[in-house]
Amino acid sequence: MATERAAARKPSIRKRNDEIFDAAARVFAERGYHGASTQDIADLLGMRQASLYYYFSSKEAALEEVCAIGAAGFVENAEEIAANDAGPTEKLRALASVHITPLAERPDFTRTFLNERKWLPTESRRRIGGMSRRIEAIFEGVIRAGMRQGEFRSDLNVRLTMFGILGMVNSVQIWLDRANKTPSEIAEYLADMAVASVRAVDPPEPEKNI
Amino acid sequence: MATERAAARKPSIRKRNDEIFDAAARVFAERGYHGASTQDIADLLGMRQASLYYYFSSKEAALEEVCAIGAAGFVENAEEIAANDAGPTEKLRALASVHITPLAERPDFTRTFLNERKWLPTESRRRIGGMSRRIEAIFEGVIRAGMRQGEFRSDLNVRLTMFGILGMVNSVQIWLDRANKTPSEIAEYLADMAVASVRAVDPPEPEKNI
DNA sequence: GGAATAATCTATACTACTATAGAAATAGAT
DNA sequence: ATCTATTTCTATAGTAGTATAGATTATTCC
Repeated sequence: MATERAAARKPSIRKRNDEIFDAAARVFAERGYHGASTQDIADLLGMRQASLYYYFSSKEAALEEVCAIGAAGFVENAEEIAANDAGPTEKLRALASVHITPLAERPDFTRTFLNERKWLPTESRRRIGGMSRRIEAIFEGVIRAGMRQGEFRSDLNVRLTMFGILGMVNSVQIWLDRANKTPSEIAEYLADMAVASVRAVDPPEPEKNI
Repeated sequence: MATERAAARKPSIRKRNDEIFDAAARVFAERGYHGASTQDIADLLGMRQASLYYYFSSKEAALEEVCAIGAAGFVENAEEIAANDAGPTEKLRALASVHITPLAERPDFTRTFLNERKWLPTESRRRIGGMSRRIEAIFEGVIRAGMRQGEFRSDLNVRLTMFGILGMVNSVQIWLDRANKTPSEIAEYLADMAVASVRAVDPPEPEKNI
């Protein structure tokens, strides 16, 4: 039993910490960073407002932490897909599709990342911004590959295409609740739209072996 | 001269009023509704904070006014296109394209409408929400028409398609400054993406006369 | 030029929010 | 059983924000 307790200690600390930031994420997502008070977060946890400062040093620090968790959800998924050996069409489809998952599963963190990171002070905004640029770069890489390999139209503007597709999939956070579709239905549908918007019009020469 | 003054009076009142709401829009767009103080607005105008209340009855009322102006820019453009007699493909292209115009020309108002209207109290949020739904309905109407007439794929989900395309064009407000393209280049490009994402794959039978 | 209207000002009540300091309570380790 | 580290608490300083009341200045009209 002593060993069990010992084993449980670290995870339990971890767990309380998670509860704090879950609550912060929820309040930030629902009321916006400036509309959220540390009192709101404390209320959700049933603790005193001042006690929160045991877990973070400032409201801004809490925002950065929540944003970092939110961004990580996107980055990890995207990195994994970028690394596999599927073709550009399938990679783009997968990128767009898995981008929906964090939006559906951790909406408080991802919405805070997407909508509230702009209120971070310069330093932390730069750190979080780096994760955004990583995601953008992965999309751009796949688009470029698709053009090179002839699966996508050759007259695409890589940057605008990336912005357009990311804008489309990110918008899910706004209307997910009104769509009356499951997250995976939405993911598949938007992934198809993304692919349709870039694919070459003339038949893409299936499986070229040189 | 008396007549000139008289003629100038109403417009001048109008003008000052516009300055007030221009400043409010700017501050709301830059700092977010909750991050914006009436003091910030007054500073921009070089007037005292309390004097603003001569022009609006509360900060919330100012937000509703700014949002209404922002939404109107979208609605008017969309209504006009919906009413003309172009085909669905051209209508969708035009809808997506002109949607960019207000985002580029009145960014403070449109960004406030898009990002801050959610903080309005229930009553005014409903009023502004009506304008959003009008825009959505116009997009849906054109998508439906395109399916009916065979220009668009017949397996589209009207609602998801509308959400996807609107999400894409609305996202311009976030990245316009980073795109290094003119608003009209962006407008044309995204309009093409939108059309590409819905067009029928098999040749769309040009000009059917029955 | 003087009355009436419009626009802005001063002063302030009231409320709310962040963050710090230090005390109290809780729980784990020996 | 007690020591120690962790966690939460009370109390509060300090700041900032919205909105109202009523005085004051500027403008228009005759």
